[in-house]
Amino acid sequence: MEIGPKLRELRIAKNLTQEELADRAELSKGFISQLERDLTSPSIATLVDILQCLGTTINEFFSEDPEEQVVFHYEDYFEKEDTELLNKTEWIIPNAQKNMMEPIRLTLKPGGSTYRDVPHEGEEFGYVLKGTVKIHIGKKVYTAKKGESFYFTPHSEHYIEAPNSTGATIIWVSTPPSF
DNA sequence: GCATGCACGAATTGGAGAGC
DNA sequence: GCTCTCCAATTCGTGCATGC
Repeated sequence: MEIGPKLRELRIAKNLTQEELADRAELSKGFISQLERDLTSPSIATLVDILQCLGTTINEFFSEDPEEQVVFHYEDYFEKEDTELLNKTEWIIPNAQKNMMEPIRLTLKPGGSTYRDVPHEGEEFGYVLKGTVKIHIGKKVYTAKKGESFYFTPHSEHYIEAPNSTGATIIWVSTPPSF
């Protein structure tokens, strides 16, 4: 990556000469000149000093400022249907495993269920959009119907099922173990 | 495995000089 | 005179070999 032109741009924006910047960063003016022409590369410590003098941080300096996707559309979704367990999982935020939250829309056919998840770190939250679900956490069973929500820490084996009479659709948000 | 010494390259300095 | 570039010299960091 060429940092020289970017450094020069920042220095000029601050109305500083190479000598003034060198004084502030406790470096030589010759070295600043070489840096701006990409004839040499600074150590991390030196770059941090220079950027401090230019009123910025190393994070901002190297940030490419990518456009963050905020709104996700149906075509962004990834879905998987399990004909054995009678459920359909839609990852409504793609690649969310790397985020702090992993939201999915889960549709359970009558008598359908999720797979039995082993205990893990993190937290689980759900909101029932349609129907009724039974939440199995260890040996306990909780019921939540349309408009209700549930929240638990998955320290025991857990899964969700829909009664034989009705199916259900829920929004399910879990946090990965690393969080 | 750890400490020491050595060699080498990269980082940095600071004076000299060129261009405007 | 100010700003910038060039370049030789110095300092620093790292990898490698050697000995304990």
